[in-house]
This record gives sequence, structure tokens and C-alpha cells, in this order.
Amino acid sequence: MRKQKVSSAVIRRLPRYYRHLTDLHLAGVERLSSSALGMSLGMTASQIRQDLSCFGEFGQQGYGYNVDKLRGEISEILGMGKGHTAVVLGAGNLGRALMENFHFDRSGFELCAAFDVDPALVGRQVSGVPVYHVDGLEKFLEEHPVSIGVLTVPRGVANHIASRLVAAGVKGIWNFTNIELMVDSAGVIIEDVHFADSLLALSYMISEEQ
Amino acid sequence: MRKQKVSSAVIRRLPRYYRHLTDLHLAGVERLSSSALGMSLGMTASQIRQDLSCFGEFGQQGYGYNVDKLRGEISEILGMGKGHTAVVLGAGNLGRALMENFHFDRSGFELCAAFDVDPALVGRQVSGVPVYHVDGLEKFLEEHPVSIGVLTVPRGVANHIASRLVAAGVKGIWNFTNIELMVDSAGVIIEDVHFADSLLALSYMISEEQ
DNA sequence: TAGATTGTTAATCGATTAACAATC
DNA sequence: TAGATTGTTAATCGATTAACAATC
Repeated sequence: MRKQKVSSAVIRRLPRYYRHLTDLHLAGVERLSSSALGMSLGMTASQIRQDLSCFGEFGQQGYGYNVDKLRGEISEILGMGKGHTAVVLGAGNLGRALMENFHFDRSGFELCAAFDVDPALVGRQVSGVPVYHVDGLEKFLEEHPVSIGVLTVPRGVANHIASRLVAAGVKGIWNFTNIELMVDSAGVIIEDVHFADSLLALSYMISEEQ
Repeated sequence: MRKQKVSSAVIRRLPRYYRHLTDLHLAGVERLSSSALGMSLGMTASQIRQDLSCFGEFGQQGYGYNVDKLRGEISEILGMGKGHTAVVLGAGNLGRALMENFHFDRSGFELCAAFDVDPALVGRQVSGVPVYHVDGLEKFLEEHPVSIGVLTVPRGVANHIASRLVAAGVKGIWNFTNIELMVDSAGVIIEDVHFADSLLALSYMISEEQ
């Protein structure tokens, strides 16, 4: 139904709009104009209207946007209502931190299970989510198709586990390992969260000025 | 010494070059051409040469680039040799995961201390780094000026702690809280790591196709 | 030398901003 | 109605790619 491919720049801004609209909604705000939103987010009203126009007409001349309605539309666009599911690969520090602190459900994902090799972890539950041995990964995914794998395994096994996820039919991998995955990602989306890259960019920026 | 402001797009690519050059160096590769690098990273040779030319002339006609030398130059550009320092704010799951798994030193940062309010954590060490009570933050920063604060505190106190960091003179904040910080950031750089935004972008991309 | 590859200038492409008719 | 604000078209700006002289 989409007119044409929406640029990555637009997609990356949508979650920010969503976040701000959620805050406004919780604060009881009912309507807002593109210029008010632009003011809050430090961007032009033009850009916001241009971005939204990729997906439809959500506003009303002379009025602006209904906060809750627009929030719902963006949630829909982002696929938050699709019943996506996730499994965590690697229940080490980072994996557990995500399981215990990150609210997958707030992004529309149900976290189904975690996998690890550590006997001390396998069989336990973390935040109500069972941790299985990674040997059972394929069997589990066959019985419970999941949308994405959250990759928090050590570097050395990252590509191996990623390949297994792809082979088992996940649609995406949320990659927290600091390497470039080399999977034959025919249609599988890789979303990288490269901490080190982020810190180095910050390093550049604090070094530059002075 | 820089010709003019370097675009954010360029800066965000430098860590990726650095990472790849490190891998090549460890693999014993001595030289490479912009086209070979472009091939590996899935980008044009033009872009790589254009990017590097923002900072100087690091190659040699007919030869290409010396891997280790270029790696060193990029490290320098990114400020990895500046002796930057960091403190962690909030030694909860995520804070500890970073302290235990993330190699700050590999990005040129020395991790000096962590701060928390939990009596069970204060006084302990995590990966050899002492955890202090956040009440002593200002005193500590006065005695040990640090470059950045790593913000892994709960949402509710994020802005308060961020303001204290800014007041105490940090140059940057590496923000892991899922909110837009509202600090009077006169010259203080905020680098956001928004997990939820990243996951929502992934959600969009896996929802889109099919 | 001849082949290869750089750094840089020019051309293209895409993204952002401005302007405005449509209309609530 | 008059004022406000949208969605969209046109103009501008910036980033990417292509081309090529310089030269190792």
C-alpha cells in the first residue's frame, strides 16, 4: 500500500516521534501541530509533515494531529501490533540485563525464551522467561516460530549462532555483538547495536571541541 | 587543523573502518586499496577516499593504504589516544553488564569508577572498578576530572544525574536511558543509545516485507 | 616504464526546507 | 467567517558517486 520505498532516515525518526507522542499522551495532551512537535524535537515542521506523508494523511487542516491517534498510526506503521516474538541468544550479563530491564512488550515484542550453554543458567528462568540449552534451538524455533533473535553471545560464536537463526527462519537479528555478521541474509534483516562505534563517535565529538 | 566541519555521516563511518582495519591487521594484512575496503564493507571506493580526505592524505598513489598506519590515523582522528576517562552512573544490570563485558580501553577510555545508591553495591568492586555512593559524585569528579558519564540509571533520575554530570564538567554523556535528556548542554555532547528505537526500526523492517 | 591507485573536482542523486493552495 | 494548519510541490542544500589528472 506504500507509495514507494521509505528512506532509512525517515524510519529512524519514527520511533522518536512515537516516544514523544507517548509522553504527551501520558501528560494528557490531546492535540498538537507539526510545528509544536518540531519545536520539541528540534526539527522543522516541514520534515515532520514530509515524513508522515510517506504513510498517509493523519492530520487535519487548521487543527493539527490528534496525539493518541497519531501515536496509534505510528505504532501500526512500525509493526508494533503484528505480534512479533523474540528469543535471546546468550543469557550472559548483557542478555540478562536486556531480559530484566528492557521492556520488549513496549515495542510490541513478546520475549519467548533465552538460550545459553552455561549449565548454571540452563533450566532457570530470568524475569519469567525460561533459559534453554542452545542445542534445543532449532527444535524450539520449529515449534514456536519467532520473529527475531537477540544476539548477545560472545564474538567467537556470533556468526555460527546467527547462521542457525537464519536457517531456522527468523526474520531479523538484533545484533549486540561488536562484529559485522556475515550471514547469507537472504531477506533477513540485521539491526546492529554497536556500542563501541557509538562510544568512538562520542570520543570524536568530545575530542574535536576545546 | 581540520578544513571544515566534518559531517556526522562521515564520523559514524570511521569506527567501522577502524574495526575492519583492526581485523585485517590481526589477520596480518599489510596494505589495502580503497576499492578492496569498499568491497568488504559494501560501499564505494569513492566514498571511502572522500571520507578520509576530510582528515588528510593517508594513502599513496599506485599502492593504496598501509593497514596499520591507516588504523593508527583513524584512531588518532577518533581521539582514542587522548586519555579519555569515564564513570558509570547506575551499577544495575545494564551498568554492570557494560563494566564486565565492554572493553572501554579498546575505545581508548579508562573506566575510573561507578556510582549507585544501592547499599548492596556501594563499596564493592565490579571488574576491578570501585562502586561509590552517588552522594560523592561531585567530590570525586572534582578530584578526578572525567571525560564522560555513562548513564545507566533509571528513567526517573536520568535528568537529575545528567545535570549533575554537566555541572561537574564532563564533556559528554553516553546515554543508555530511553529518554531524551533535557540538560542545558552548553558544549556537552550527548550520545544516545536508544535500544527501543533500534528495535522499533527493526520491527518496521521485518514487518514491511512479505 | 606501465599499471595501479590516490586525492580532488565535477556530476548526480537524495534528503531537507520553503512555499502555498486547499480546507478544516 | 477568519485563522490555523495540513499535504504536497518546488527550491535548496548536502551527501554520494563518477571521472580523471597526478604520481607512486
